[in-house]
Amino acid sequence: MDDACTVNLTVRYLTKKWMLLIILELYKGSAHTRRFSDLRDSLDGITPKVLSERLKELEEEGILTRNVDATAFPVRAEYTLTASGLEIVDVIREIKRWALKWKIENIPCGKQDCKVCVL
Amino acid sequence: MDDACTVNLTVRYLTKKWMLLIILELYKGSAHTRRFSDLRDSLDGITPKVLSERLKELEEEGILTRNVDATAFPVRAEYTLTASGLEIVDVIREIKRWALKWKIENIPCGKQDCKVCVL
DNA sequence: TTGACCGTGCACGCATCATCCATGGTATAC
DNA sequence: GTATACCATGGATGATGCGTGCACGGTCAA
Repeated sequence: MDDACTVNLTVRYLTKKWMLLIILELYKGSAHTRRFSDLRDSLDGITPKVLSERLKELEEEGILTRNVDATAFPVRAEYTLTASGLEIVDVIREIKRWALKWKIENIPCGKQDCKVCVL
Repeated sequence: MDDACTVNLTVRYLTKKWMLLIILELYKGSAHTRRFSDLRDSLDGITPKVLSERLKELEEEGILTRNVDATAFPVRAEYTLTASGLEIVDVIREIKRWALKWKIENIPCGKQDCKVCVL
């Protein structure tokens, strides 16, 4: 295993805590866009600090773009999945497919990560 | 996001450090089987302690089976992917496909995680 | 004026992981 | 027979990642 190989590196940051769940939340937003506080409220248990860090890392990797509307009331920061970010959802879909097949205790709950969710 | 949902839980342990890379190494072994010291040597940077912990977690999740040959010289512990474990490789394949498409600096290196690898 | 919301970033404490070492049993080297 | 190396595992101690709590500056509503 070569530390410089792209897939190895990709696994290392894509599997950082909250990464995939953040991408999934962005995917669920209209136009694949969500605001900071919206993400914070949707991802139960995430802290603003880590969310801020992760969004910055994802922007640096070209997985999302950050748009700040400074003219607005409280400043709005909006995050949108790029074309490459959209395709990471395929990875999450594969995880869901696996979980539904092998984790039979799964039940539909009407939320993002269940049988009836958008994936 | 419901903490009890299977996909959510699945993401949380599948994205723990070393998890996917361990599964990939097992997949590469003949009969999808590898010994402890073999895994330790292949996964550059992993510590024996964490490897031992991860293998235990993966066994508890039914992703691999553990076979100990106590009659052998130094005791051999062999780990083999189960049917469900084999299908997790599809997730890794999806990550590789994404990386090859969007991370153009990737180069073939003849090792597991490059264009010419087994995935 | 007061308070609430927004997105960030700091200081601090805990949980996870790395580093180093120890174990018991058996093979080979000398 | 003594020494040394390998094997898989687990404990003790540091380093790093992440959670907790708090504060900021700016603008709105009450």
